Amino acid sequence: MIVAMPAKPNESATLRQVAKQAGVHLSTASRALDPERRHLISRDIVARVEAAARTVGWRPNRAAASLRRGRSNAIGVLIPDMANLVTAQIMQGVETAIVSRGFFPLVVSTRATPAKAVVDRLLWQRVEGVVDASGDADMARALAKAGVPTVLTARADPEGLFSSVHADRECAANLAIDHLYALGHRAIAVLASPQDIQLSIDRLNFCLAALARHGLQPAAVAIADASTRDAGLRALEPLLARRAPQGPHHFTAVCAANDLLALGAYEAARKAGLTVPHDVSVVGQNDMLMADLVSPPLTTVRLQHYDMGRQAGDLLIEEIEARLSNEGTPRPPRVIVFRPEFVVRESTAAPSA
Amino acid sequence: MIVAMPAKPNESATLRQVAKQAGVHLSTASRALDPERRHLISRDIVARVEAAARTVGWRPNRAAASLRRGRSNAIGVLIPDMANLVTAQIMQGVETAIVSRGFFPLVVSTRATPAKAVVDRLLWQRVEGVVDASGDADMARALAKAGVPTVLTARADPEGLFSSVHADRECAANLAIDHLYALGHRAIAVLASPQDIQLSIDRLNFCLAALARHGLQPAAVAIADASTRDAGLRALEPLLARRAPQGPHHFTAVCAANDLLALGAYEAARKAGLTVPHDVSVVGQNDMLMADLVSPPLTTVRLQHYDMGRQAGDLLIEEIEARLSNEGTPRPPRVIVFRPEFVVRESTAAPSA
DNA sequence: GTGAAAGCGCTAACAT
DNA sequence: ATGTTAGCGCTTTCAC
Repeated sequence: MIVAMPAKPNESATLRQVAKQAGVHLSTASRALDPERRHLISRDIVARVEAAARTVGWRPNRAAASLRRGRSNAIGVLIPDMANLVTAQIMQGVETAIVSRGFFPLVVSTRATPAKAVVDRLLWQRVEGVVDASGDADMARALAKAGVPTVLTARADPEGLFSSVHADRECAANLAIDHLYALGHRAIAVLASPQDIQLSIDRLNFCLAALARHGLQPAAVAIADASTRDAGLRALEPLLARRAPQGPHHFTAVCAANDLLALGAYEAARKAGLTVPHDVSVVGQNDMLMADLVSPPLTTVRLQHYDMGRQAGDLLIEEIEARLSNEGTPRPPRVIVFRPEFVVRESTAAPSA
Repeated sequence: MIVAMPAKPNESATLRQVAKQAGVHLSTASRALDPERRHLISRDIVARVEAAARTVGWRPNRAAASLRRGRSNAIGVLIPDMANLVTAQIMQGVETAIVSRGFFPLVVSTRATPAKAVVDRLLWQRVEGVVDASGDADMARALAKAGVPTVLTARADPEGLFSSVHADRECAANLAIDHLYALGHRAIAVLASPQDIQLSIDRLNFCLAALARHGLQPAAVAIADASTRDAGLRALEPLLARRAPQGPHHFTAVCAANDLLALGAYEAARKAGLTVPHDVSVVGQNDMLMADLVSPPLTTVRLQHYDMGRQAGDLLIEEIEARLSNEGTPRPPRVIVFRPEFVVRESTAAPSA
């Protein structure tokens, strides 16, 4: 029995060779090998073609198929950087959603690259859609201008042009503040993230609103210049310094805009000789990876980043497919809102004095 | 003046349209637009073509170029999962290295997918090479069988077929043990990661060897069943339970195979009513993201994951290019070893009793 | 320095 | 149920 082996194991055989080996026409081979069109071909020919494909070592060639069908099957996934604990989860959710539907993620980190360059790269790759978790408003604008189907998630709010999936920010703020209030805290400091993206602005405003619902003013508001532990530390330190008991700036709890800032609050407290939660309670937001591993384990608002990523992926693919069928009619953007959960751990307690 | 606008902003113009607009031949336009061959074309024609490209809204089509040139410019990057703090850094390093050289990363998470399926996906994408940080030996084998240029990094050791970049594991172990020894510890427990990958086996053995150099036996060896905090906790708990002072299993320090396990040791200590580092010192390995943010900040061996990723990317591209020039002669795999640093934080101290 | 022509590997009308 | 044919958009000889 003669078995044809691929010349170079590296360079895959073409459909033409498969067809020759199987003794059928090129296009018959193409159909037999495509699960979507296999049914058009008789059982035994399919088997023959499959065997032939195996012996010559055939692998489909994406570039050729993409070119011919005008579809890349690529989805751009935009994240600020690869080493971000919250977008990592989103990314993973998106991957899960799209891979099962035959698409694949093209992950691009945006922090170090101007929006225009990122979008150019995506267009050159002919991505069929984008999940944007970059939080960058420029990016959203550039994407809109390019006309790529896009779903924003978790970190940015467009001008209403795109679908988006995000957490209920008002609810998140209420969860945190209500928890502190219920514990008996009345003097609460707010540690906000840089007010350069909508997410951060919303978090601060809803936090203030939640305080107001209880008839409270914030004991202090600090705005960090980055979402890092150090920035949180720097922002909170001066406030802690002038925290004279019963003074106007005294506070017994800190409501931080995200978990990294909350860790900054830990550090600031430690430096001021205070312990968490005995002297000061701290609540974060995100429930990022590791939030349960710090000490004390962080009480925080859990946002379902993985699920939001999945949902964003699903929604995006729906939109891509909708576009392919009803060409003319652009469908209105959809907004999906996730309800956050509250996770009580050990960084909060009743005020001590 | 007449300006041609793209029909659909979405579907990019083709070179043919650019050529028509510029009044030159298709192939002239192709040359004028390619930085590598621009010099073959006269100054003014280049300008004219570029202007035309801009007005018709032309974008190169990767699929077409790939098909024609037989090169995808894609590099597969294999990681166990997206939400892994150490491979995130490697991934970022790889991205930096390859994007500047005209390649782009195709990140695939391997934990949930059998090796064969992953490799199939990479071959169907016609990746030109792979950086494998999956740590999966099956993966390395499948890659070898497929004949894809591959560089292994940080997490796996092949049968010597591939180039690899990794940390000096012996040095890493010595750093950790020597530090504990210098502090005065003589009763040291070893908390190992699951012995299913070479990395873990090496870490354990070098750790034992380092102890032996000081004439020491480990006070105890615990092997966790995963590299997570919980697994570390579970593995260490029974040891801590029978840690009678002066008993045969007494120990004053734990040398953990990685930072997550070290956090498990924290938790085990806490549960046993011991404090770190007063009652028991803990040293980790990796210096993962957040290792400085836990409490107490973790003393650990820093591995340059970002730099290793960069190096792996560089090396891979070198190999790809070498293959393209000297077709026949396969070049021997190279091994690049990074020297770890030791980072002293607050989880280690002299033994108290 | 520029044009002509031939395909890369595949899919999808349109035959039969 | 299978074969024919015509490209997808680009790069690259080879001519001139």
